[in-house]
Amino acid sequence: MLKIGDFARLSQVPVKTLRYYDDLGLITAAHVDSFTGYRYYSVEQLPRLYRLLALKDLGFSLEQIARILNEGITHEQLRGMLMFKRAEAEVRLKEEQDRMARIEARLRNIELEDNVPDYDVALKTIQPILVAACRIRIPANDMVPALLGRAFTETYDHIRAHGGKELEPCMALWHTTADTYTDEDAEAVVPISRGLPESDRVKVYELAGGTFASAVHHGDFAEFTQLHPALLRWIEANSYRIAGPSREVYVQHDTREPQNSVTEVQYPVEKG
Amino acid sequence: MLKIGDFARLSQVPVKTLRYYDDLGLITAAHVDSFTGYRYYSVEQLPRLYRLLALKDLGFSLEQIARILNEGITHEQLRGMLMFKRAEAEVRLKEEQDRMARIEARLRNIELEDNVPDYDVALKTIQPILVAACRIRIPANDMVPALLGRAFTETYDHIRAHGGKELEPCMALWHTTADTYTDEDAEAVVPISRGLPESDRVKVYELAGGTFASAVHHGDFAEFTQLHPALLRWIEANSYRIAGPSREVYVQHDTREPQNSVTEVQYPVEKG
DNA sequence: CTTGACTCTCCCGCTGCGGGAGACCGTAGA
DNA sequence: TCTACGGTCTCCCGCAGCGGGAGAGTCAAG
Repeated sequence: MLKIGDFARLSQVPVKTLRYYDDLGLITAAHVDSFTGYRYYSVEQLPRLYRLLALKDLGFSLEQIARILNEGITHEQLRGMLMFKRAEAEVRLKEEQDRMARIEARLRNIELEDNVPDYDVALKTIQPILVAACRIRIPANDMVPALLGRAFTETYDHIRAHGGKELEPCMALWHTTADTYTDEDAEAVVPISRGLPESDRVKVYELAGGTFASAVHHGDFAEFTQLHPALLRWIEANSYRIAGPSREVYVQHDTREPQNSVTEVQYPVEKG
Repeated sequence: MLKIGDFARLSQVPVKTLRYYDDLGLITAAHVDSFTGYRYYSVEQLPRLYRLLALKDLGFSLEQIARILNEGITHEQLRGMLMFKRAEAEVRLKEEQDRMARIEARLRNIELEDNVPDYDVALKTIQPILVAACRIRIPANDMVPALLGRAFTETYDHIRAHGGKELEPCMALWHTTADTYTDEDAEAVVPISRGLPESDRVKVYELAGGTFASAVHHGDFAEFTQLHPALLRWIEANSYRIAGPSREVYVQHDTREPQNSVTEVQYPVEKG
């Protein structure tokens, strides 16, 4: 019979841990002095303890180990649990690899450019919403504000003319890529609460949801175009694929105080 | 100004989490109504929140993020922290890979042999100890008990003859591999508390410590030889290398009750 | 008999929240 | 104007697997 300290030295498991396992009923002391409360272990309990450690090493929780050790598990069940654990380990492995890739990307990013406007990209899932939208062609880049503004006005007018109600926030969809500066294909989109009749210019449909890579800019409106390259780099670095038109969400926009405007750019992405 | 629920919907971060970040001073609500206690957020706080999420994704703890966000960190410092994080991620990555390998090995083990005596192998570090030891040659396998027994007797006699004191437990070192059955090279080793003179047959030295793969057998002494192949398979499967003679530690050994004997087999190993 | 090393049982703390209780608060419909 | 109902507030507990420490009792050697 060994005192807990001896058993701890023998097994290389801390005393605290042995007591914890005893409390959980994993490795119950072979004998407990009913007067002093001292735990006494037998060397014959070593195999069980090592089995516990081996299972812990494989990634099982103490609760699962308790079931395996106490309710003598069959061979086939153990195989099933191991395969499940393998799947879990694969997921964690992939997570770690992705994290590594993100860190690497960030480090490369820092080394490439000394100035770090460095927008932070988040992955988010967005629900589908009902919208009214007006799609337009913009021949030259300097006409974007005027033409897009007119498209929004047109859409808002249409909504009100049919007794609809617009929701916040409005957004622009870009069907041409960010490096297109002539003949751009854009869409002024306004979320609405319920269905409306369409017109020749203003369409009503459900804007698809899904997974989006998103980044937010706060401050002068003109600068936020840097968001697009930042997002594209992130998508590239994290091996996603662009799965549709990008969105510029005008979370807060006040033409009189442009330094307070907040814009979110979203790219729909798929793994791959 | 947004109520916490609106800000939560906008950012896709749960309300509970936002409150938690507020408590920690990570994302303090832009305004708190001093009467109702309601938190009001501004959309301009979105970039900070996304920066937080990005840093969390990279593996930083909230405490570290607090330092990065609040005490505006320099470019160079961030680079250092990222490289540190990369090192940490590499370690975790390797751990996961090792765990995967262990699970795979275990699964293969199960498929190979239907009977699962299945000893559980643990990695432990062992401290160097002072020993008295008698090394012998054993011509044939069936002479092991007799010759090894005589070597132990010789060693114990030597210790007592010089007024020394033996410690528990004694062990045998095997300088020939486990699949050697003729002309085996073994050593009866007894730990002692302090130095002794040597003799022609009994040597006194410090037995090296290090990392050992260890497994324990409880029960009939004859069966425990299965431990060796089990350990060798484990060492192979986990890509370790044997770094010296194996040890059989007689943790508990009673010739009158062999079913109660407990034996631990240890192989010194190195990574690689 | 005394010391010093062990051992016992609480209880708190860690991380990053989630769940729930009980009490306000705010707004839209009858 | 009253009344729902949903949003928000502040606690407090729980999680997994122990580690640290307090305060009290035990054991073995000198």
